Amino acid sequence: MTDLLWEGERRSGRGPKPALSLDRIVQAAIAIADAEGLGALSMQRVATDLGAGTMSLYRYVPGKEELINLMVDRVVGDPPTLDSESWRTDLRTWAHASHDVFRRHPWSLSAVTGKRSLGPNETAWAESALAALSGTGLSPAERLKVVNVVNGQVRGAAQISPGHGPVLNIEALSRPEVAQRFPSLMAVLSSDEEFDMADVFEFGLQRILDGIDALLQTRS
Amino acid sequence: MTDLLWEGERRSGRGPKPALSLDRIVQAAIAIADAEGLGALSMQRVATDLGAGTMSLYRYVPGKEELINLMVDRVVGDPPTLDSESWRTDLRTWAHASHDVFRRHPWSLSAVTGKRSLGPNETAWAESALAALSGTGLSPAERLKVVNVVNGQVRGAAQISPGHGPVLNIEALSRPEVAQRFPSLMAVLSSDEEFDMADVFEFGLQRILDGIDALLQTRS
DNA sequence: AAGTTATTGCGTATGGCATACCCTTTGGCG
DNA sequence: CGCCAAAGGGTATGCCATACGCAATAACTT
Repeated sequence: MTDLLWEGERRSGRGPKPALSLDRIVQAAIAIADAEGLGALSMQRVATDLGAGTMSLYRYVPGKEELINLMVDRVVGDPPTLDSESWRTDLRTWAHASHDVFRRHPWSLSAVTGKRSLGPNETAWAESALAALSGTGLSPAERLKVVNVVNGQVRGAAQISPGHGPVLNIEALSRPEVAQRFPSLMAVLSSDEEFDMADVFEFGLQRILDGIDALLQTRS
Repeated sequence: MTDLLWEGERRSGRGPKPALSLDRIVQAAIAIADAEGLGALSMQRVATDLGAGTMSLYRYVPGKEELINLMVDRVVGDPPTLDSESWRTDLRTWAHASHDVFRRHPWSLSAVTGKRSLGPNETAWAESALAALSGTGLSPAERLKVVNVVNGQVRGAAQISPGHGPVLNIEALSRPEVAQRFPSLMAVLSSDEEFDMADVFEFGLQRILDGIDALLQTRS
């Protein structure tokens, strides 16, 4: 039944000594995805990197989908410790820590979109963000919604990070008859203002925290 | 040259009458993705549905990746008209319209994550959101950052929509020794409060708009 | 000590996939 | 009326996930 994610590897002593381990497989898979992206991840590739036959992997992992879930939960790791006594500081720490994960492992963003099962580490992250809001007087459902806004910002910022997100078609935009249809956009592009990606994230995060704060103010 | 997205179909009169068209192909592909998800989308499948040979598609589209870009830009369509005189109302309208697209075509969320090229429609959406902020006194870079926060919320909410996002492992969470590690989460799950998904989106959106408003207040 | 059996590694086979190549057919233009 | 650009699409290649089965292994049983 159930879940390698939650149960971990369980093998009873009978039979030959296993040459691999779930851990080694997951780690090798992560190394591939880190270096060459999810597109380069195949069972054959993982097996080759481990010096094993492709089908041997299936003695440890039921399939690729489950492997990716394991990779995500591994890469996500433990949530940061939040002990600042201030929900705002805690939530900010949480958001930055989560953002860091996506920056270090850009493939995880794609791995995390779509239907899938949450692992223990990811569940622990949810727990820690919710716990940070326990002193705020927000209702349980509100706390969840707050966590979701913050989480949206984390992923939103990760999604547009340079080299891993959408790019404007500069060639088309450089033709005047095209450019003229997007005046506000051109204004942004031609503004001299320096554009720091890290700041995109922090700016949005602060707006969100301000918005949450405003809600709390109306209640106190 | 380059981009079908921006140039559209161009074929010169010579040769046999084309049996298909870029439009019909994109539409058929969207129908498949809508009905069965991106996973069911293959060139062979699209061709079969159109009663054509697989390779014929390549007379119209350079490859699958470009096809998906075309699907996205088609599905995204024109941005809503924003004429309320209030940036807040406009941004809310924009956000809901965008959210609707993802609700109607859940596959588009995955299609939109990762490196890719923006089409004219998507660019027009960016333009329209930026234009809505023109009267606010925000700097060009700030306007872009604001749009990004809102966009993050749209996608964040779409990402957790039921049936298309992460699901908690209820089985694991129902074991006491596991549940006890996630007290705040359990509090949310066991709260009787009704939980409306549409409200997750609207709640977060309002917090964000409040936060933007707060910034504007400090400047006026 | 010998047999039993669960378990492992993994070769092979299957069926799907994107797409390169190339041949045949078509029909507007010269 | 013939030329040739462009369309249809069959075939081939090489990758992929994964089902199945077999031989080797080693703990447990007797």
